[in-house]
Amino acid sequence: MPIHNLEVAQKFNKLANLLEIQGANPFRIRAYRNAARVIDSLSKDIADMIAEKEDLTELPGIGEDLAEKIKTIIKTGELPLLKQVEKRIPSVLSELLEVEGLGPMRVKMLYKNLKIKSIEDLKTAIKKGRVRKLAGFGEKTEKKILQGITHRYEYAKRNRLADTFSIVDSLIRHLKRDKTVKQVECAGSFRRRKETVGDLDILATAEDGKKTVEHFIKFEEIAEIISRGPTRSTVRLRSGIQVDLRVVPETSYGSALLYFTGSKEHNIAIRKIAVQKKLKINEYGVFKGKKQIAGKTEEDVYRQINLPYIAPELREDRGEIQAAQKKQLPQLITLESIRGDLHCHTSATDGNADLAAMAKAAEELGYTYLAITDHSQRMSMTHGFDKKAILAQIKAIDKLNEKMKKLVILKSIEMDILEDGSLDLPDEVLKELDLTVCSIHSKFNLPQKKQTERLIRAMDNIYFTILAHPTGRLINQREAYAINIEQVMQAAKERGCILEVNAQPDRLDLNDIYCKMAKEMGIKLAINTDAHSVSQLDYMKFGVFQARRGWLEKSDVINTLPLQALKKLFKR
DNA sequence: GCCGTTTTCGGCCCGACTGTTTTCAGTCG
Repeated sequence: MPIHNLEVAQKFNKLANLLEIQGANPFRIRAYRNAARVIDSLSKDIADMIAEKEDLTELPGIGEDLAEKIKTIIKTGELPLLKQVEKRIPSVLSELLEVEGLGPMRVKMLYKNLKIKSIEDLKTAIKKGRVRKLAGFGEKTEKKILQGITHRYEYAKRNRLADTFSIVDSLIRHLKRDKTVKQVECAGSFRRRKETVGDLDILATAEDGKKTVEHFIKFEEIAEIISRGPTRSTVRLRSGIQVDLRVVPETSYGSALLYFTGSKEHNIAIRKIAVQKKLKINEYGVFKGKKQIAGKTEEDVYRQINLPYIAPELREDRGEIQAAQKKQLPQLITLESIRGDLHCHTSATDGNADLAAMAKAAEELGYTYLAITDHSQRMSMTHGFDKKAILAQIKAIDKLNEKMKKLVILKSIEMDILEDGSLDLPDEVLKELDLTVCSIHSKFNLPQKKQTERLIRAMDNIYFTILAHPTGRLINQREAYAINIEQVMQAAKERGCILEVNAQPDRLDLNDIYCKMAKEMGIKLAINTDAHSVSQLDYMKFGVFQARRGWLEKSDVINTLPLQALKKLFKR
């Protein structure tokens, strides 16, 4: 049974939590958390790295000790130190740290004095009024903890990025109604375009922060005001989303934006560089001694530590700072460079607009090509195409293409990959198409080896062009099916197959880490909407966001090419 | 526990708000 990166990361995180409750050296705790994060965002299985005798201490934040611990976990599935610590601090205490308002000190107090181990214990103790009697606790703290327990279940899920766009829009419009507010922007993971967003972090500049906060808390969607001070406030909206507002003077806007955009890890890394240069960076600016020397724009702040501007999507401390120092940052792809969409459906199968409507909409977006990719026969519930139906659609497209002025409709199909890796329609039909978009819609639970072989065998077919939603995951709903992603990518590279970045808000598949991995392996990608309606063609921006987070440039993405160059790529 | 243009020891990012205190610890981002 192979041990996955996630499990190694979870063990380190748990150990960090327990050590924190125990009162260990905070920097040692940070080292474990940092290692967990680094391992979790690796594009490669750490077990494979060990098998290939790679030096784990080359990884940032991994030294001799942690490298040994990782090897032990991979070999035995256990972390002896964690077992040892669990003897003194029950493992379940880790879960108490997830409650809003509870940190390591309070969890320790609750355990030592009241023997509280679980959330259930905690609820009972609060009901009996025992918690408020502890030193440092009071009635209000008790109430807050109780609320934290409720919120833990209600608001545990992070929101899909696309779902937060309209909320952010109404928040910003509300703040702008206050005429003393000058600049407003939503920072945080929203600005980094992370596929899911937890809290919303709003930054504003104004002369009088107190007045701005007063205006902010009048926002009609607010359910609860959690805190309010002269420069910041935290509220919870009726939708459950927490919003943090921060107000700073204009001279600090850049450094505050940087700080509030994060990621936390990116901030720590750049503040460290500042310390080396005898400077201090905080949300108010860059300081030399007590004197502010920069802070109005993000560019100013980066310049002070000899770095070029780093796009928000890259700010994860996953190598962007090192790349910036070497002047090797990618020129990230933009929405404007997309020339067409290579995956969409019509009402002939499960879409809700017909061929002409989809083509017209794509033309209005300024596209020069659009591939129509209705389902194949295996997808019977969508009225998937058999041989006769696809030949009829080819005819219809030929006819419509004669009338189109600026747009060429490409003939294609979303071909089901069957359990044995064969394709759902014979080659004699596939050769009539410009390209194929192939994907898995059944048998998600095959063992990893079989699922990997299934995909590779499908790619053996010379009419296979694009692997659509390559991992099959659905955000907050379904895990990816088990495949060896490195082997699949290697096979795609050898056969000249393209991988998709599917822009549907609940797919965003490939994810950011796999995008970067594909790019590093020299594989080309296509960003497609998989639109089932005219309006869904606008999902393209979400695909581009994910691609940017995956360091993709225009040259990595095939649907930035002019039609002639694109067609050459389709020929294998 | 990691790390090194202050290099094998001694540092490790920085500040706001709340509640329980009566000057600050704890938590959060």
